[in-house]
Amino acid sequence: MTVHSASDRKPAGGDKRERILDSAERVFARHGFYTARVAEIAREAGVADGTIYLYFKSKDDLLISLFESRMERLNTQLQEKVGAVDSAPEKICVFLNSYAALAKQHPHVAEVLTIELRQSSKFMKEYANPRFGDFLRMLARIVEDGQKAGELDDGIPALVAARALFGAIDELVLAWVLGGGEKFDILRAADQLGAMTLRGLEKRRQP
Amino acid sequence: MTVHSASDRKPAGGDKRERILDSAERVFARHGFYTARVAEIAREAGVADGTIYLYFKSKDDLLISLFESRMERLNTQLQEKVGAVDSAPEKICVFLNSYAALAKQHPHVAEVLTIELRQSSKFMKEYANPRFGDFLRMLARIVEDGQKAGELDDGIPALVAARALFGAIDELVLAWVLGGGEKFDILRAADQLGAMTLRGLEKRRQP
Amino acid sequence: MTVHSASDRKPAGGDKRERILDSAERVFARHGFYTARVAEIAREAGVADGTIYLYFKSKDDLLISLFESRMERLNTQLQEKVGAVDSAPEKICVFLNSYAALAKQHPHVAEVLTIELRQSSKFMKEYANPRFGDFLRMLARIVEDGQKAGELDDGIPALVAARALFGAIDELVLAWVLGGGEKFDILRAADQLGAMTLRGLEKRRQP
Amino acid sequence: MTVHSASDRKPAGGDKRERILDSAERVFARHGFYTARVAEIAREAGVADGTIYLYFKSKDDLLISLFESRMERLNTQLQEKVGAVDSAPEKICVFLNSYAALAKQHPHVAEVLTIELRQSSKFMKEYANPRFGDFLRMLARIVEDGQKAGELDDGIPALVAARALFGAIDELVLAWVLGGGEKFDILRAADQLGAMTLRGLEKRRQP
DNA sequence: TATGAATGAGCGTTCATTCAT
DNA sequence: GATGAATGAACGCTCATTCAT
Repeated sequence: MTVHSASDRKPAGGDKRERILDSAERVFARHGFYTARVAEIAREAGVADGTIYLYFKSKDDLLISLFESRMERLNTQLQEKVGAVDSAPEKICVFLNSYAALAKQHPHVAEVLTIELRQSSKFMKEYANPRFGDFLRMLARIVEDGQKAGELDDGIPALVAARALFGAIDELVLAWVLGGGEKFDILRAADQLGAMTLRGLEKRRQP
Repeated sequence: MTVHSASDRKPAGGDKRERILDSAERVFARHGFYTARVAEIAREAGVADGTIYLYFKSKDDLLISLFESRMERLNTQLQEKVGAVDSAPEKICVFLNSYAALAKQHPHVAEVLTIELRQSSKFMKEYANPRFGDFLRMLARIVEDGQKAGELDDGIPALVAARALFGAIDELVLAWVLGGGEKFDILRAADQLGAMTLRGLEKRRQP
Repeated sequence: MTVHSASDRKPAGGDKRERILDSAERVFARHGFYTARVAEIAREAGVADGTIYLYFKSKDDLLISLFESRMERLNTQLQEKVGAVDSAPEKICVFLNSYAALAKQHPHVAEVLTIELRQSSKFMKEYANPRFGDFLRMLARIVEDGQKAGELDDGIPALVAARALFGAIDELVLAWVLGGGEKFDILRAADQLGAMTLRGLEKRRQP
Repeated sequence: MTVHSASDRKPAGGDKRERILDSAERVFARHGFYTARVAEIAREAGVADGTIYLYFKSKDDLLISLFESRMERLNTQLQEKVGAVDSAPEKICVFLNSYAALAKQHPHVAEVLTIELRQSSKFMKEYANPRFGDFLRMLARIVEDGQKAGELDDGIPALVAARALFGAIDELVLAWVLGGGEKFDILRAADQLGAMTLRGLEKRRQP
């Protein structure tokens, strides 16, 4: 432990908000948004029902805030990993692998993001979901830069490639999560997806 | 009374069941499963609320039945299209393109399958979803056969490739549906995905 | 029992609405609008909680509907009584006496109308309360006609006199109701109010 | 520091109690008792929510205390005005006029007293409301003394006349307050009510 | 005294499901 | 079979009140 800083004085407030988010993460992963009970989130967070409404406007807002929080963390971590390598192909592999690794590390987050994100039209249509936009643009940017640098084929629009890549890795993560993490090795699958995507599934003719 | 054929046995009934499924398709697409009201489905189907329970055990059962019905149709149509070409690479392209074409033709179905299928753990965990298994196995079989025939690279397990491919095309369809079908051409995107998957995103160094 | 008429077939619908209104009348009188529980109204009406919402949009709507219903009946009955006499002074006496008599007959109604009508700004400000307007205009019309006919002094605007008269008799009814009907004779008080209003409280100096 | 008088003992406290009452007066007038939020009263008083409970036992107690405070002031002021004239008829006119004038001066008070006083049975039945009793007795005493002095007709019990008079002027004030003070002149109306009450609404037949 | 974050009991309302007709 | 009025369990949210600081 380090010396206590001023920010230790009122950890309660920030702490409580985090505890509620953590609890919501688990409960939404367990039951899904609609089936989840606010009372259960409160109980697991160790706060009263009403306390949740001191930090979040509504159950909807709680889910949205959870998205924002986790996507922000995800984006930061991916950005970091991806920034450590140079070529576009490498970046793509690192991206896929890191996404899988983070999902493996936080299976509840993966479950919520993967399932609830698509969830109801309510969130997909009425809520802009800016962090997911950032996420997709980050991936599209990698592809676009690689195309401009001549590293990647430009026969496919960067955003389409990014969407498809996300869909592919996300589906793998979903299958892994729903299988309880025991059906296959998600990290290896991510590598295999990277290889397939970059070098192609079709066997090259020519010896 | 005239001679009754098998399909004549429950003409009114069968008709009503279909009308309810059609209505559910639209309403689930419009509102999402949890936000959808059984009464609205009944109204649009032109039947009384209670009538729905003569054909389906519950709202859950209605969604499941809708899945079964639409996935069955989807599988049949894909099977047909895919059976018309010979090589694995061709089959994959046809598969992707047909999936996109069917989604374009039935956007409500696409919306329901894409969003609600992943929906709540309720359905992903408690309901086996056999038709979706058939769907995935069909795609995995194509890959597997191609690998055995030496047409496709076998560096990736067939089921992993199938999952990834499904995730990719499904995500493209989702983006297309949520964009109101106006953001891009889903058929072209499916072709681009096919090319990328088969030949690889990475630019080939010297032939 | 009489022979069943056609209207006996579905007495349930209209019957139920009336039963809910009757129950609301008692419960609102007993607890006041805000303290009254919808569940208690349902219980006393012999229906399920949800049934109330088949006939009324909300608890607010239930109170408003109760106002409309009872004021309408009140207006009709007053109109009838007042129409039976000719001169304005007589009409005023009959009006006051009938109002008191009806309150005596339906003390719950009197309590609700007298207390809850003024209740919260919610109803006095946001809800126009057209029947109460009718009520007041009926009384004002009596005064106005009497003034035009030279029967009544026109030193006071008819609407002001009507408001004051209503306030006076209503306050007497309120005191009577809150006293459990045992503190004094409300019918006699109504007569005394009539006499005072018409002939004046001030003792006439010798003619 | 200056010499402390008795009222200096709890200057902050007393000040805060008054500020809370003033705020409650406005907020209750604005929203009605039940719809009013304790937090809003605290905010407008410039104190913390909890502080209110240092001065008042509950929200109910706050309303009761407000009644007591305002009725006490009202009674004192009316007493003063009424004491300045001699005859019963004059006292009655002054009473009505002063009541109207005070309502005009403090419309929030008028609104709270007029509406909330009748409010819920909770207050009319469980709370004796001694100050209102004083108020009524003051008016009844005027009438009674006038009757004994031969100035007023004794065909109506003093308390009934007092109730009716209060109801009349109170209703006029209510109408005036709810009309935003713009529909008519409440002072003139009070005078007209005084004249009508004393000399009678009925036109005298020939002298 | 004063604060205001935290509490948790309480309730209006919804809606999937039932069943008498 | 078909209806749709009726049911009642369930839950998100509010807000008066408390109490550790």
